[in-house]
Amino acid sequence: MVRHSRQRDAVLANLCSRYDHPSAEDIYLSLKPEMPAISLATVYRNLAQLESDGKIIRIGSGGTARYDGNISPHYHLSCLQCSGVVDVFMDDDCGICEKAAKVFDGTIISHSVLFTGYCSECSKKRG
Amino acid sequence: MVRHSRQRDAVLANLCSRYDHPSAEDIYLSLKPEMPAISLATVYRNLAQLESDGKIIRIGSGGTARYDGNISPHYHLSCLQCSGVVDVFMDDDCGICEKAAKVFDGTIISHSVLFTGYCSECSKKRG
DNA sequence: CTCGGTGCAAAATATTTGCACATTA
DNA sequence: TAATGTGCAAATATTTTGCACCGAG
Repeated sequence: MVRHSRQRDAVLANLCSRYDHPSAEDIYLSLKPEMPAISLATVYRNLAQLESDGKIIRIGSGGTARYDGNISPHYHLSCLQCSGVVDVFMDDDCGICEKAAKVFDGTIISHSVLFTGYCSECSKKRG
Repeated sequence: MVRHSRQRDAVLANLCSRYDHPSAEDIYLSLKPEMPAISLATVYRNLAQLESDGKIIRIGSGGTARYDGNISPHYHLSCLQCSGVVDVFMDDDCGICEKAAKVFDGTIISHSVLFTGYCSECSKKRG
């Protein structure tokens, strides 16, 4: 049985209100002012819970895990210059799961795509 | 200037000879018998070097990084049951980079796809 | 000979866990 | 009140770094 908790609500609300795909620590630091007693362990525990409930997405962008409160299907790009992760929305996902299902001898449930390159701002700076 | 080293050759050879997408420590343990003095730090340093040389691929499958010596374009699936990572070869990548380039206001260099589901063996076991 | 590479140990990160206490249903 | 959640500190990974020595070119 999953109960309500102020901390979990706060973690989810914080994540859904921002678009920078924060790490657990980013969220922790962001919540600290309004909730001084919250601990990093609680943030980790709640992120894991929310993820397994399908309410948030974990982006395994290499080292530190980052999270996304937007669970509508979309992809991400990890910027080689600023190390940020930005959204890539595609109207058409190319039916990639269906195509993979035809050639893969197992069960495909979902997929994630991580592009590598430069985000809009860094792209402009680089000319 | 990059020099030759027995250790780097061994790391690359080990990675290319297996298809289980090992972690740095897996490789370290696998090399230990034939090269008792090798250190885990050296494996990490060489994996980073080989990756930036484009000779191997790092798979950010969540927590621990895993590596792949097969640099031909292909995708991966992370098995929810056995936690293994297996290859998913697709003849047609759906032109996903091109499609993304049309809607994304930045620069896309490459992409990786990680499917989630059950590998062939675990799929069969689950019926 | 001169740098890059290595091994080792220690440091830096990132995440998880045990436990006593607080909180929710 | 029964069970889940929390805070704190300690334990676990996981990966990186400083440094003296080794080895390839």
